Amino acid sequence: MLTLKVINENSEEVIRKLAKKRFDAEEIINQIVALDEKRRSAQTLLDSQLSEVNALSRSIGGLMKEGRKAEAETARQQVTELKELAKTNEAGLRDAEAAIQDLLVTIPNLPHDSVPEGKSAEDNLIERSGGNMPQLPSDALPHWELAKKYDLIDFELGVKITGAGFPVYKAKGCRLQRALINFFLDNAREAGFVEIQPPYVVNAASGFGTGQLPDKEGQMYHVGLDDLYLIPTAEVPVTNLYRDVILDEKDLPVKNTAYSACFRREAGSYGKDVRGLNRLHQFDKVEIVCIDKPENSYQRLEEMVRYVQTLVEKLELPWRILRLCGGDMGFTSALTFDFEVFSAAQQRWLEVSSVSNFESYQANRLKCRYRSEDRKTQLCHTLNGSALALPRIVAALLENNQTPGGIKIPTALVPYTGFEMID
RNA sequence: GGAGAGAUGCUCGAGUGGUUGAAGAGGCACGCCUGGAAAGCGUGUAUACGCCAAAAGUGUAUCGCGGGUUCGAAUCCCGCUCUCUCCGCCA
Repeated sequence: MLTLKVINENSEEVIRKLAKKRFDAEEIINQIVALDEKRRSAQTLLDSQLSEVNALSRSIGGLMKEGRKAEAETARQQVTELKELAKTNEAGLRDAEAAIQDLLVTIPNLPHDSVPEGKSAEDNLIERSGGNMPQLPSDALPHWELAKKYDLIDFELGVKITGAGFPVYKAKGCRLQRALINFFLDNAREAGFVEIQPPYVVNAASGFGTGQLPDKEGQMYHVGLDDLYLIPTAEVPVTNLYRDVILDEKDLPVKNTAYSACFRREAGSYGKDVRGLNRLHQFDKVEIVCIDKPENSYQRLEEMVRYVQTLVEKLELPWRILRLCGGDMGFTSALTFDFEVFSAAQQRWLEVSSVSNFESYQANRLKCRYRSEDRKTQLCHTLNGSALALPRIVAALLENNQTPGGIKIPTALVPYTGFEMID
């Protein structure tokens, strides 16, 4: 969430920038500014009341010792009266704080100046692209047919034991999954990311820290008995490692990577978008997370984007990078680049990665700060990206590499799969 | 799951009602000392919010978390969470 400081000191700028995200902030910002004035005056009053209470209370001890009972009794009564006043005042203060908090969490992050105007995915800018478009025969099969033909993935079995969106991988399908996971993790390690194996369920505080709660709880699976949430991405547990932490400047940048299964309820999707591997309730992903000083975060973002690019290149997939427009960006992001690969039999671009700089928006929720050399603490910037999500990569690999003799595995992946062809 | 013990600052550790944001030790930073280092000596070393134009300063809150008793709580009471020990179960 945005800091009160930014909202108070630059309210005009905040309103102007949020318009790019198609968010009309004027009324809500004015409410917050007014509430904050109320909060501050209540705080000032409360502090002085409590200060007096403390002084009187201390004096009572002395008076009692000296046997000045009547004076002690007077002081005691004064304290009682003051505390009564302080109590109502404090209630007002807490109300104002809670109201501010409730409003703050409804305001999205400010988009970076380089974010293009636009209202939907059609307005995203193609940053750059690469790879060769495969030329498939007209009878080329979509990946769900290929998965069946070579017995790699069984969607019906998944429906039987769990439900739609929970595929069962089999034989070489499993080995391809494990190969991709290891391929991604090894590449990440070589690029300087330290691997984490996080829990797959998190508590509510973690969900709040990365922004899934309070608004998007419907998108996560909830384990009611224990009040825990299945993670929608490893971003949640990994970023929350740094919740309520003050890092030393010398610890920055933090660069972590983690493989995890990801669970998303994705209520409301249907049709061809969800066919086969295109959209699942459970899928595998390797995530990269960075935490850095504000002045370095955009350089870090560029580095992460370059890194993800090397992955799609090694996998020999046709790719493109989109700079998301204001209307298509996530709630918590300041700047997002999406990676898409072309799935040749479906004739569609599929999103396989999203790399974002959240600036201090997540860090403010997380209270993730760092101490600079002059002993000052300030909020870090957090970034993350998929590197990569498996299902759509698998879809594109199967479709683009199909031949009459089977599906050809990209050279870079063969050491991981242990086979060159799926046949 | 059952029984017991505990949770204090960067770390260890004292503290059972009255200037205790918190003794003492260690660590760390800076200074002095030294040819250099060690030792020694000195100083400093939490976070959040408020007041102040800002710094300096100052007020408030915080001794796992939340509530209560009291004029006053790290200290007493209640609830919760977590950790440790023993037992049970178990990949």
